[in-house]
Order: sequence, then C-alpha cells, then structure tokens
Amino acid sequence: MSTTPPSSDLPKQYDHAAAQQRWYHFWEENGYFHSEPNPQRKPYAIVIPPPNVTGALHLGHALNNTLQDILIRQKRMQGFETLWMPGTDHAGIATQAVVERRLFEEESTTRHDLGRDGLVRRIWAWKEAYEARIIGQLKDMGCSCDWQRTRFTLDPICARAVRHTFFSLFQEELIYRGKRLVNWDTALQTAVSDDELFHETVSGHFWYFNYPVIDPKPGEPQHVTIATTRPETMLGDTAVAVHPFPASALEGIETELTRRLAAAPAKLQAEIQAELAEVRHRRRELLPELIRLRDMASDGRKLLLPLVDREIPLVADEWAKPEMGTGCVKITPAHDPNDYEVGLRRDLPMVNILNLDGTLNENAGPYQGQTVLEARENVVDDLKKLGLMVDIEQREIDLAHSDRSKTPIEPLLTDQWFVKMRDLAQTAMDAVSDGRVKIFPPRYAKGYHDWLGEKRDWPISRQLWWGHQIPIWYCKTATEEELQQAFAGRDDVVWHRDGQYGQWLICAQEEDLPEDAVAGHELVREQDVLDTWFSSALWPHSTLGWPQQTDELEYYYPTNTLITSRDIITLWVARMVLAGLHNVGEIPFHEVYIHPKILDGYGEGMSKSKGNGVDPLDVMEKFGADSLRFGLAYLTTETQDIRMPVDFECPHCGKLTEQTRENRMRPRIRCGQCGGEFCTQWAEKPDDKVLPRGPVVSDRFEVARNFCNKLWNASRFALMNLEGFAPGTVADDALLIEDRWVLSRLSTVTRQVTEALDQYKYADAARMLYDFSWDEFCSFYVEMVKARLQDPASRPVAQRVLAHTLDSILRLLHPMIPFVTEEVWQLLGKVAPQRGIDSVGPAAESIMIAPWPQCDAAREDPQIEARFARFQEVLRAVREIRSRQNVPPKKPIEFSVRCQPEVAALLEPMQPYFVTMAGAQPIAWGPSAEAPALSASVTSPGIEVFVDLAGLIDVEAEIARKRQELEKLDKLITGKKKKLENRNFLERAPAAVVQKEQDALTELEQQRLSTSEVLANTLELRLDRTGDS
RNA sequence: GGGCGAUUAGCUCAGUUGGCUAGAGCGCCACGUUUACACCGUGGAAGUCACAGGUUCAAGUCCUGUAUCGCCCA
Repeated sequence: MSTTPPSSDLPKQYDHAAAQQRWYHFWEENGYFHSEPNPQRKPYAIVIPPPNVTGALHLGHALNNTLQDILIRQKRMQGFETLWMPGTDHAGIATQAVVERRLFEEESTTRHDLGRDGLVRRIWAWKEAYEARIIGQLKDMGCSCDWQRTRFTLDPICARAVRHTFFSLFQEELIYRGKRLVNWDTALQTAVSDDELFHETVSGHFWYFNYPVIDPKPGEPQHVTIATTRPETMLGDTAVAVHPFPASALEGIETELTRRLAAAPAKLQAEIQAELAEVRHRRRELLPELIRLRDMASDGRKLLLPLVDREIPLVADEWAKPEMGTGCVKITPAHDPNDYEVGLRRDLPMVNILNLDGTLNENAGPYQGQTVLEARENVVDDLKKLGLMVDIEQREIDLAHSDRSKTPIEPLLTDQWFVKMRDLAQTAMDAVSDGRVKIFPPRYAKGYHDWLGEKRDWPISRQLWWGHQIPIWYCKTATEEELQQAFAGRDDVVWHRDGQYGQWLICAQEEDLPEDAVAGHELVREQDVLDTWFSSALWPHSTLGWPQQTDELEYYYPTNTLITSRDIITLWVARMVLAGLHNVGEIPFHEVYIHPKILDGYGEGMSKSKGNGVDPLDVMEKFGADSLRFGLAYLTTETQDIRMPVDFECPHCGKLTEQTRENRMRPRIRCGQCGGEFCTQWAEKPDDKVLPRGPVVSDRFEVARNFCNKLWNASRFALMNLEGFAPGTVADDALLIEDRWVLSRLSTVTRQVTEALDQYKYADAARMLYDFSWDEFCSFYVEMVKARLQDPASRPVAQRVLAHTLDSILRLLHPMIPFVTEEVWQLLGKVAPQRGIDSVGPAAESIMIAPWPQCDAAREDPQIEARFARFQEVLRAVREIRSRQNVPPKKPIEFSVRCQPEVAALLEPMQPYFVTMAGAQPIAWGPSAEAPALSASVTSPGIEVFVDLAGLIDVEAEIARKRQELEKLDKLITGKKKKLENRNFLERAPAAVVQKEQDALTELEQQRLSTSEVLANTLELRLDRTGDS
C-alpha cells in the first residue's frame, strides 16, 4: 500500500506530480488494468487506435486517449469486465522514411548501403525506443490500458493474422496483381502516396506540335496540333483525343459563364467577361475544325506519331477540353493519371517509356538511356528539324514533387497488388446502413458510404522494406502438375496463374517457402510489403488472437466502441469493418465515436511540420495530467473542433509570448519581458540547443487546473472537518434543507452525467460536474454546513452527508481526473473508511474499482430545489446591494422581502443562512413588507428585496441605477405589449405561450411600478437632504 | 470543382423539439484575505447572434443565397 501525507497537513495547492507517481504504480501493481474473460460479467472492450512508432504523441493523441480512458474507467466502475487493448502501429512508409532520413543526416548512409536486413534492424531499434516513449506518455496521462496485452502491428501474432488474411483473400481470388499508375520517386526509386507529395509552381514551357494525319480525305486537315508541357512523353503517346460533342460542350460553358456573369459582384465581372469573349471566339473560329476532327475520329482516322513512327488513333473522349489549348490532347496512358483513365475507357495500349531510375527505356527508341530532361531537349530539337513544332509559350506549371527526395514525381505504370473491393465494400456499407455499426456523430456516415460506394480496388503493395512482406512466390518454369506434386496434402499453399507474365503466383499461409520448394524450379519471393492499413484493418481481431479461436476473441469480440479522428474513417474504420466481417464473420465494434480535431489559434490543424503543435508533456508538467484530461474533455463538443491559441513560456521569467505564424518555426525566441533567450522544438544548431527550452502551453488548461485545485481544497475542508467521523445511516427526517437539496441535485447530476457519457457528450458531462462541484457543492453546500460542523449535536449528520456527497462527486469525476480523485479517496478512506447514508459499507480500496454512483429518484425533490432557487435569488440581491453600496463585508445589514405568501413560506426557513452567507438579517417577509424610507432595492420577478441603509445610502448611485433599470423595463414592456396586441399571435400561438407572455408582462409592469416608486422616494429624499444641508 | 463543418461578449466556447429579458470560463473594472481554496470570494460592465433575403404569431435556432475560415475528397 502506498503512503499518503497525513490529512492534517495537506498543502493548499494540489501537488499533481507526487500524486501521479504514487497512484499509477498503485493501480498497475494491483492489476486493475488487466482483464480476463469472465463469464460472470458483461465485457466492455475498446481497442486503441495504435499510434505510429514514427514519433512521440501529440495533443491529438492525448485527446483521443483521454476520451477512451474516460469511457473505460466509467465502464469498469459500472461493473463491466473492461479491456482496453493497447499497442502501436509500424506505419510502414512514415517510419522507414524517418529512419532513412536520420541515417542519411547522421551517418550519410542510404538504405542500399545497409541492405534490407540491415535497414530493418535499424528500424526495429527505432521502434523499440519510440514504443517505450509512447507507452510512457500514455502512462503519464493515466491511461488504464491492459499493458500485459500490448500488441504491435508487426509482431508475430499480428503477422500471423496478416498471413491468414492474405491467404484467404488470395484463395478466394479477391487479391490480384495488376497495373497501376503510381507517383514514382526516381531518386529514391519507390512509389510514394498522394499525401507524400507537395506541389510547386515552376516556370516551364507549353510546346505546340503537329502530328501528321495518315491518308487524310479531301478537305480534311493534314495535321492535328497538340500542346504539352512534357514533350518527351510523346514517345509514349497511344492516341490523340478530341471532344465527342464540341458544339454542345462550348455552348454549355458559354451558358454557365453568362449565368455567373449575371450573379457576379462587380470586381469579378471583367474576368468572366474576358473568358466569355474567349469562348465565343472559339465557337466561331475553332469549332468547325473540332467538329471535323471529331468526325475523323469516329471514321477511324489515324495519325503518325513522329520520331517513333507509330500509328496512333484519333479518338473522341471528353477529357479533351474544347475550351483549352488547341482542343486536342495527346494521350500518354502510362505516364499521366488522366490519360490513364482515357486509356482504360478507350482501350488504348499503354506504353511505358521509363526505367525505374528515371531514364528512358527501349520503348523510347533512339532516346533510350537518356534522362527525362535530356530526352525533352532532344525531342524538341528533332521535332523542330522535322518542321513539326509550331509554337512555344512561356508558362507556369504546377509540378508534383516527392516530399521525401524533393525531386519531381514521374507518374509511372507499375505492377501492384490489389484487393477487389466490390463485395467486401458492400458488406461494410451494409453494416452501417442497417445499424449494426453506429457512427457518432451520424453525419460522418455519409463520407464512409460515399467512399466505400466507389468500390475502388485497394492497392495493397508498397515498395518498402519495413512491413509485412507479401507471402507470394513467383515461379515461371514449373507445370501445374509439378506444383500439385510439391504441395500435395497441404492446404496452406495455393497458387494461381498470372497470364500476363506467364508465371505462377504461389501463396503460403503460415511459413515461408524455401527457394527449392518445387523440385527443379526456382521460387522467387515477392519483394514488396503490404500497406500498413492492411495490418491495422485486422487490429480488433488480430489483437485478440485471431486466427486462433481464443477465449479472448470469443468473449470480447465484437468490441464495443472505437474512438478515432475523422481523417481515417475511410482508411481505417471502413477497412476494419470489412476485414472483421470477412475474417470473423462479425463486425469489429458496435459504435464508432469520431472526436474533434485540435486546431491552433488561427484555426489550422496542429502538425509537426507547421510547428504549431503542443507537446502533452509540457501541459502535464505545468498543469498536471488531470488538468490535461479534464481540459480536453471539457472542450470535446459535438460540432466544434478545438481551437487552442498557444504561447511560449519563457523558462527564465515565466512570461508568455504568443505563438504566431511568424515565430512558430523559429529555433530561438527572445522573451519580451526579461530579454532572455530560449530555444524551441526547431532548435538544431548547437548554439540554439544550449539555450533552455521554452515549453509551448495553452491557457485553455487553466480552467481545468483551477477546477482540480478547487476540488482539492473542498476535499481538504471536508477532511479537516471529518475528525471523529462516526459512520451511520441518516434517517430522512434528520436531513436539513441543504442536505436534501444537495442530495437532490446529486441524484440529478448523476443521472445526467451518466446519460451524457453514454452518448459521448464529454463536454456536457464535464460542464455538469464542474458546475455542480463548484457552484453548488463548494459555493453553497460546504458554506452552509460549516456552522453545523462546529456544533457537536449537529456534527455527525453533517459529517455523514458531507462525506457521502464528496464520495459521490469523486467517483463521478474519477474517469476524467483519476489522480486527484484517487488521492482524495485514499485520504477520505483514512478518516471515513466506512461511509454512506442509506447503508454503510467499507469504501473500495481504490476509487478505480469503486462502483459508479447510482441516481436515486426518491432524493430528487423539486420543492426543495425551488426553495433553493428563491433563496439564491434573494441572497444574490442582498449581496448586490451590499457591493453596490460599498457596505463593508463584515458590517451587518437588515433587509426585507416583498413577495407572495407562498414565496415567503419557502424563504423563511432559510433565514439563518442569510446571516452566515451575506451578513444580512431579514426583518420582514411577505406581501405587506414595506420598503424602508431609506433603502436600496433589487427587483426580480416576483420578489423585491429592500435593504435598510438609513444614513449610509449612496443616493446618487441608487438613482442612476433605478433610472437605468426603468429604461430597460420600459423597453421590455413595449416589446411584450406589442406582441400581446398582435391578433395573429393571440390566435395562432399556443395558449400556454400566450399565457406565459401575459404573465411576464404583468410581472414586468409590477417590477416597473415598484422601481418607479422606489425612485420617487429616493428622489424625494434627496430633495429633503439637499434642503437640510 | 464536390462534400462536411464553423461564424454568438476582447479571447475560447455553451445555447435541446423555434417561445430569449442570449449564458459560462478567461480577460477587464470595483470591493475583499470572513476558519478549504488569491489556482480564491462577492459584485459589475461588456453582444447588430457573419451578411442579405425568406418561412412563421414568433428566428441565435428552420430554408435559400453571399462572404470568410477550416477539414476531407478529386
């Protein structure tokens, strides 16, 4: 058992660092995080979205994991057998890229120097380091993951699941090998994905060339003119396209522009006007030519591709834009994404002219061996010599570059592996549309359906070394009989014929095949690895042991909830659903909660590359893990992303410097207050790095920090006043008003918080608990119970209710702020180990495993709550007058309240509390209560409060006040009257609403009457006084 | 270009099925160390609910359009 400081000597400020250390170990050592299948209880399971081992966790991860831990801790307290399955993701390309970059920067080594095994070893070392760091961060945050079950997407258990999945998909012929245009990085010689590109505008040229027409008919043109920014690609042209309906296309554009012109603001009109003129010009001058070409295309006319002298067709396709260039476009299907689509549509040959290193191959004829740029120059020269070049324009070109090598990307047609999505996608769509998988907020289901609905085949191969190597062996020479013989009696090897290359594709389910597995033939292993998402798609069942039918799989699957961010709904969530359905025959989770994104002060997403990120460790160091968690939960609303302006905190003087777009990438910053310099995450040079680091923080966590501290101090008060605590139940008639009230509110809040968390309304739950703890428990209950705690007669009941209420508040808050609640729970356990008011029992040895509070409808008392509301209203009025009139806090005052008898009846029992909480003594209640001659007043619906301040009143202040009030009342009364004079309103609005408005008007008029009376009195008094002096 | 979301106090955000005399925290102003808390207490000031139309007895809330910002997809 860990030690806690004696309760008599608690610090005024909660020491988060000490508590975090103490209690995380305590929980872990007691095995509270671990879960085993237990038929006695219902399971509740969450699988973590495995963080990349690329780097440390950022604030987005902190949010994601906080929300999961809140649910897991709540469900654990609710008695479920809860499993939070942790782990990390190998993140193929990202991790390999990071390690390769490091190697190059630090050792000037490339992956080719190290070789495949060498590189993979280095990446494993990186993974070990970062996995440890990530898990450390999650532990710092208090995450209650079952660490004994930690998985990694590349570990043997996950690898086996990947092999089995690949095998069965291959066996079912849902995996195939095919061509695909990829973004080829010629420097690194790998394909890169779309999100690893950046676009840069470079200055280039637009060349116009003529392609001769073969055997033109009389009246037909001798040439077709095309334009291109990449002349060398003409060597791979397999067609020239012209629009199939140029007339209607141009007409459509003109109509659209005319419409836009009419609607456009003045400043845009000139631009549209110019476009319109251009289109009209084209309709007159160019259209007849385009129609002629279109007719030639449908007549099957061919062109002669210069330089390589290949016959290519003229085709009609909508990709040719009649409003652009010459209206004709060359088609290079193997080297342009749009042309590739045209090639598929028009069934054109695809001629690849590039080697993997970026030089031209044998299909480029005389240009073979030249680089792209050399070929470009030569092609242009040669076309010029042939007299086929008609024009050159200077032009800005948007060029895709590889983020990793910073070199231009070449689109390249290569062999890739694919998963057929038609049927798999449908199963995943059905699971959501028939409600087996529910997505929250529901609007995100649209993107899920739209994306899956395209049913595009999933390219799963990557030209990398870090990942699951595809379990395929090629064999060109064996016959089918030889394969059957070699693998006789084995059901873990299947093969299909690859017609395109005349070879066998052999897939092995469990074990790698030796090169000589087929006697007399060589097997060659596929070098590519699988897309990372292929392994993460299996995460919910692979982590539970699939393909083995483990107890865990049986018990926890399907898991309950998946919590993730919206950018991977398609990449990950959709694929988990279809993989789960395919492999296990069951959805992977019942509900998906999509949480907000964290943005910076400018509304931009936080990212490493932008330099606007916040490190959760900085937040935890300054504010504590509880504050980080509560702050994030408090901000997690349904529709809003979380905007978080951030500051650099000067390590010398503590002064904050706002982080701006200008300074956020700087390696060093000078503090505006003390002039001291500090370094940032961008520091790389030694003379920057020696400076102390300035953490990036956000004051948005102050609310949470203050709240934790408030809770700590209220607990401190309770602990200090629970001395001599005697456990015992409390009979209803022993409860005082404030007890009944706080118990009533506690029950309501318990119900509302439970409901809010069930619907992933984290912010609502956090706000309700914040408001209840601070505004009701601290500001009222604790204040009101103080006197009773001094009196031996009333002390025991007060102690019991106080201990019980604090106990419940702690439990309700525990999922959000686990450390401070455990700290207090342990302290409370020392002074009140047995507690409860309905029944007395021992407190759980840890709040983590204490039962979740139940609401108790019998305690909910509208009468008491109404009484309290009135009390608070009057108390506020008295305090307002005191403050307005500058009456010293300790000076006793007297007041009277004019109100209906039933309101007076509600207020009367509260009399002693006015004395203790506002230093004010009521002297009269009810309809006949009169305003003293000299008074300050506050008027609110149904209640007028007068404070007798004879001789002390600041008359001018009251007069000004009353005049202002009258003005406001007059405005409201006019509005209400107008409404009530409106016949339509009286006739059409529901009677209850009309009545409500009528009552409100009566009330306002009453308030006005009273206020003007007081004003008149005061004015009279001022005259008297003036007369006196 | 398509889809989704946002726009409410100086800042960051709440605001249920239309019924609102629009709320909170921070910041600001005034007062205050009363036996848990200055990471506090009490009170106050502060809003053309982005803009323009429309529906309705009634619009912060519903509809249409515009502007600005963000995210996703091409």
